[in-house]
Amino acid sequence: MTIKEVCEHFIIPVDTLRYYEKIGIIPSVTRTKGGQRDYQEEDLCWVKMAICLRGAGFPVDKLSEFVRLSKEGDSTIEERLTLLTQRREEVRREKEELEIALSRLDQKIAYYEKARECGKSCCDPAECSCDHPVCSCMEEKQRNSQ
Amino acid sequence: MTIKEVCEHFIIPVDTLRYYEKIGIIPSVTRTKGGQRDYQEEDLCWVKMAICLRGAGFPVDKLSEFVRLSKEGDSTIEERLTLLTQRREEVRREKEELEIALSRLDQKIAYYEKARECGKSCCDPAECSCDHPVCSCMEEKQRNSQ
DNA sequence: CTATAACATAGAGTTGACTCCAAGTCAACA
DNA sequence: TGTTGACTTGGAGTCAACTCTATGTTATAG
Repeated sequence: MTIKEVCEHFIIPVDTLRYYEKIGIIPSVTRTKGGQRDYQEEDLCWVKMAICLRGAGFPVDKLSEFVRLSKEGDSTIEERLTLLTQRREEVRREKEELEIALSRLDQKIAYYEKARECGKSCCDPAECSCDHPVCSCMEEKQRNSQ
Repeated sequence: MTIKEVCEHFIIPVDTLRYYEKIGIIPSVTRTKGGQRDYQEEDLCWVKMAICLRGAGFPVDKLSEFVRLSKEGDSTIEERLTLLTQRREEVRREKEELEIALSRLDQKIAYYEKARECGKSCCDPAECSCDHPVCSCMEEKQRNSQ
């Protein structure tokens, strides 16, 4: 399989695939006599793994570490597991942060929807329109209006 | 309030605050005769808003647009609402992506935990250890072993 | 009055993950 | 055999969001 075919299959730019090989996320791919890449089954498996783990947000340096360990064999299973669980923790934390972001946005949107109805902001954003914990003026206004 | 005090209060680097002002995320801050920043209540409100929305993942260019609109007044409430809801949609999509990433990691970790018990990988990761949809060899092996 | 700390600016450097470019080589077909 | 088109490489460029550096000014404590 040529690089173009592989990239079409995985819907990934050609440059990216070469870059992954350059930095060791994909081990050296089989070549033709002429020096062009000719992906075999095994090469494709490494490509799949790289795409999978990058898609799970693995940074490239950790990923090339993971690949290095994978090539070393079964003695590194524990270390690879560690990398995976570390990443899982990170993802969980990122998810929590997004949830916080979402609730801030929800609050702010709710505020603006109310403002739209009034035709004017009930609390001028130039003065303060932040629902961030450190910014309490909006909450104060809301408390006062209750 | 000096820049240092503000930064200590919000737990943010001094350079970042100056940078925010430079790119217009924070409108020009009140200065002393000597030209040094002396944050007033209103300045602090803009700082709060910037930190809040950056924390919600707003990119700086959208944020400076948001600030520009905020300064323009109530006639821009609709536009600001659009920016906020757009960002909310992005955050929702990002959250979904993280959920997919998490399930991939869970699968991969489960696989490695099994491998650790066996003392060897049941399916050599060098050959293929990816649970990505496009990679079915692991699933095949599992089906075969049932 | 002076030493020192904190401040100011413009602009350069950093980071991660690509993405593009130039200049050359290989492959397929008429 | 020639001419496309796809491939090769090393290295430069890009992007966002800072972060740092150099050089100079202001404020404050002794």
